[in-house]
Parts: sequence; C-alpha cells; structure tokens
Amino acid sequence: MSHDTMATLTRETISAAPDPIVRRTLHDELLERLRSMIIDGDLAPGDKVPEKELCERFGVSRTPLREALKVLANDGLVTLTPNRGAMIADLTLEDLEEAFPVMGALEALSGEMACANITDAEIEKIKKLHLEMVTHYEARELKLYFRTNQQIHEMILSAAGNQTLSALYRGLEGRIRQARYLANMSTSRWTQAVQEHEQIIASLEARNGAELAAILKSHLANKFETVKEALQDRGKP
Amino acid sequence: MSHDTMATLTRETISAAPDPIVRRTLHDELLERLRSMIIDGDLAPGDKVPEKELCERFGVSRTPLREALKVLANDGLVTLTPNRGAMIADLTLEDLEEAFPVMGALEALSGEMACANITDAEIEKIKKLHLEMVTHYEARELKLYFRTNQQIHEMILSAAGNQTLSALYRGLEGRIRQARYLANMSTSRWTQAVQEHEQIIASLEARNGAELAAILKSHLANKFETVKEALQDRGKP
DNA sequence: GACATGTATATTGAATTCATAATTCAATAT
DNA sequence: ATATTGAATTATGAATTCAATATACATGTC
Repeated sequence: MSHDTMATLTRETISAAPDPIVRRTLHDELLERLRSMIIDGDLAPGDKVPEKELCERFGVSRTPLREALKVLANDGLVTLTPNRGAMIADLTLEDLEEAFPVMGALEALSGEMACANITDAEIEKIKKLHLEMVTHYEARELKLYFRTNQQIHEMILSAAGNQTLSALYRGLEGRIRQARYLANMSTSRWTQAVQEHEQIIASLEARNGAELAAILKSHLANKFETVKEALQDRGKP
Repeated sequence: MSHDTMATLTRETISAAPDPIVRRTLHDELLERLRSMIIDGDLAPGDKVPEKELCERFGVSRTPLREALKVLANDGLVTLTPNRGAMIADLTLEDLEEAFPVMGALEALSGEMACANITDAEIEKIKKLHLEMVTHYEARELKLYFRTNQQIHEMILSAAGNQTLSALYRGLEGRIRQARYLANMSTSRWTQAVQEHEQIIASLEARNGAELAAILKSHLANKFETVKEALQDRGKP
C-alpha cells in the first residue's frame, strides 16, 4: 500500500532514509484515542458525547473531532443521529447474535491460517502467555486473565498473517467489548475456558488447522453464552 | 381517514406513522454517492481526488466532503496522505490475495445461513434471475451478466438474514471491484461459472447448507483466479 | 395539577476563513 | 541543455463563524 507510494517518491536515496518523519493528522490521532476509550470502557455505552466537552478535553476544534466521530459511527462504535449528536453505541442482543456467527467464521479461518503459517517461536510465545493466563486464573484475577487471554487470541490472529482478516475481526471484537466488562464468569465456565485453551495450544503445536478451527469456534460459542448472559442481566444486581 | 380515527390519534399512532420524514446529512449523502462512484468505476483507481473539484460537482463545501473521505479511507476505498490529499485506492495483488480467503469464509457462511433461512419465494426469485443471467451469457453480454450475477449473490446474502455479515462482505466486495471491469472472461471459464451457478441453485433448493457453502467457496476461488489475471495483465494489451 | 404552546438557550450541520505544507514554475547556476 | 534553488500558487488541515434544529424552560389553559 504505502509500499508503492514510497518507492515512487524518488529514486532510492530518500525513500531509503532511515527515519522518515511521521506526521499524523489530528483526525487520526483522535480516532485512535477515542476508539480505545470506547473499547476500554472509559466511555460507557449509551453515553451521550457532547462535542464541546470532548473538544475541551483534547484541546482541539470541532472539525477533526467530528471527522473522527463519523468514522467511528461507520465502524458501529458510535451512533449518530442528525441534529442530536453522538452517543456511544449500545450493544443489543440482536447485534450480539448477528456478530456471533460472523466472528465464528473469521475465528475458524484464523485458526486454519495460523496453523499453516505459525513459527515455532510464536508457539513458544503463546505457551508462555498461556502459563501466565493460568496463573491469573488460579488467582481469580479476572481482569488480568482477560488481558492475557486477549493477547493469546491476538497472537493467533497475527500468526495467521492476514491483515484484512485481522482488521475485520478486531472491528467486531470492538463492538462486543462492552459486555466484556459486565461478564462475571462462573467458576465452572472459567475452568472450561481454560481447558479449551489447553486444546488450542495442542492443536497449534500439532499444526492441525481443521481441529484448531473447530475448537476456536466452540470456544467462541461459550464466550458468547457468557457475554449474552451478562448483557441480559445488566442493570439488575 | 374517518372522524373516529382522527379523534383517537395519539402519540403512538403518530410515531408509528407509515412514512416518517427522513432527513439525511450531507455527509451521509455524499458518502453514499462517492462510494458508488468508486465501486462503479466512475472514479478510477489511482486517480487523485481534488477536493475543490468534487465540491463544485456536488455543490457542497469542503467540510462534509472531507468527512466522507475520511470514512471512505477507513473502509479502504480511498488512500489519504497527510497534506497531499486523497486518491482512489489502488488494489494490489497482495490486497487481493488477502481478501480472498476472508471472502471465502464469509461466502461459505452466507451459504449455510441462507439455506437455513431462505423462503420458497426467494428461491423462485433467484431462479428467475438465474435464467436471466443465462440469457446474458448466451448473448455474451458481459456487463449485463455481471450485474445479474451480482444480484444473485446479493439475494443469497440477504437471504442469510445477517446484517453484519452483509456489511462486511459488501465492504470487501467493494475493494475488489476495480479488477472486475478489467476481467475478460475466457469462454471456457464463463461456461464453468454458469455451471457452478446451476449447482448453487440446486443446493439452495435442497437447502443443503454444507454443500452450498462448498460450492460458493470454489466458485469464488475461480472468480479470484480471473480477477487476479486481469489485475496482472492490466496496462498490457 | 396536568398538559399544551411559545420562547430562550444550547447544540449541531455546514460554510467560511486562516495557517501551513506541497506543488508549480521561472530564474539561475552548473 | 539539465539540474537546482526560491518565489508564487495551490491544496490541505484545522479553527472559526453562521444558520438550522433540538432541548429546556416558562407561560398559559383546561
């Protein structure tokens, strides 16, 4: 992508420069900041997002902020109503049920491709993360467990070596995010999840793509069950 | 409308009115127009997109246009370089090869879900379209063939009844679009494509999800082969 | 007191303006 | 003639301004 552009900039001299100055637009910067704020739950679903307030918070004018909001709306993270402004998108049960099979298909694909492309070093890294995750599980550290868990799935995804796949998967993952923080896994389900991860590692080591795909898919199904319950129970004690 | 009905008009009846006035923002309108211009090839890949010119063409100021461009860039239809403006994204061979397996997974899913949900009426509609497509094939009307073909795939997608899936698939389809118009199908491949479509119809009628998924996947693989060749040959006679 | 109507305020959508970076092109040096 | 420098032009990024719309509040009516 930026490959061609760079190459045709000038002969070789300048494009081969060691450290090109990277400038970003405010829009881009804002986009990234807002995205992670939403995904991390700093901005809660359903919250109205007054432009003025955010502008002050970031010290920018409304123009770049609004540009960022349009993009986020396009990605489904924000809901934009004409003349009424933006609110952080609220995940409905329907959204969740729609996203589920799609993520399943993508997850399965990532498993197959990862098995085809993963290096031994990457497998080692994942095994380390897995041990770390088990530690968090034993200590009942839900937050840390989630993070490590996420890292493992990220590693599988990047091992698949397909940017398009990664981008789509992350996009959906971002939309599911909110219920994540509501989820209060039962002990038995948590144990089951860890066991599934053991299987994931095994299939990965065996580089058995079909098997990994199947495991990831059912692992995801279980995760969705948990998220769905959290979503349905929200608001209640 | 009778007296009685008038008298009983309430807030509910009003909001449930059949035809609410739909107002759209300029940004939204532009987004749609630009998107289809790109997908239809009115704006060629690699073209620079001078803001001023487009503003004049649409009779709007730069603000909503730029908002639309940011969104299109996010979708990969446009490439934005800071201080240098926008150009219509150029599809590389790598992009194509990345998109392929992802579209395959989505297409397979759409087949499975379509078989589970499709109505008899929808199948009839698709069969009609298929006959139309065969006519175009026999007349060697490539453009019309493409359009009808696309409509069939659109119908399967919408029969699957999953908005999320549709949105993602259309997004990828949009990025592949350009090579479409370069493709000059050989007679044998064209014949093969039509035969595959016969199988698609058959699986759909039998509501055999797994079978349809497999056929769609290999049908897609063949399509990619054609598109890939077109992409490699472009510029040459 | 509940509801409807009208007015003031605040917020958003879009145009305009301003500042800065990129491009063009002429003048100069090689 | 070609390449290089620097001023003029143009296009872009972002802030500001203006207009349209929605919200909040107050007033009046039943």
